[in-house]
Amino acid sequence: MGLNSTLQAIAEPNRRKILELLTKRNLSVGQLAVHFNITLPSLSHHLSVLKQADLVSSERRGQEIIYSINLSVVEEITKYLIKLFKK
Amino acid sequence: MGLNSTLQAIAEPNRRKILELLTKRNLSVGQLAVHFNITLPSLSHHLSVLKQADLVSSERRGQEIIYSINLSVVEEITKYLIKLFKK
DNA sequence: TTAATATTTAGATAGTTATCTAAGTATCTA
DNA sequence: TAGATACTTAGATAACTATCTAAATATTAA
Repeated sequence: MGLNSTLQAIAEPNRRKILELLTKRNLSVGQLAVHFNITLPSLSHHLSVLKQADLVSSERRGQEIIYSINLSVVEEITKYLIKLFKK
Repeated sequence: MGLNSTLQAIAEPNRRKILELLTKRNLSVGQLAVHFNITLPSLSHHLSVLKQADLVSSERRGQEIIYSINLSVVEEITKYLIKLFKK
């Protein structure tokens, strides 16, 4: 939902770490969880923020939910910044 | 002071607007103020956040304080994002 | 259909922050 | 040096958010 929610989303370190992990491969919530020292509900909250910002997508596979990064939106922010510093 | 404070700084719309205005020309606080509907102390607060993130610099000129954008730091964020979405 | 596994939702709380008014500091001018 | 102008700092408050525990939902397996 726009540049604002995107930038707000990536302003949080745990959420950036999620994105960095998802650049390597798609991961379930449980697979993500082992990399963090926060509870599952907290992780779920961050995933929800990233999802609302359209930075990630999710898909259920059996009991698990697999998250993947939406690189086109990352690219969008990048373009905004490039525009900013090229003026 | 690092990527985190930089991203936190640009996550706020008024602060992005400040940066956008400063890409066109260096401006005093008063000159910036006419573009916003917040009080001078609030604007000053945002400038302070941007300054701590090293996104802007300031220099006194008589009674005025002139702010300028620090593009090298904007470029740093951009590089981080490019790296992120190129993986 | 009951139990186990995986994840989300609800509700509470503590910490952060954007905003304001009031007061302070710095510079210039008369 | 007194007053005006430009800006910042201090202190208070309301809104937001990251976190937690407890409970709910969805899927699979026994």
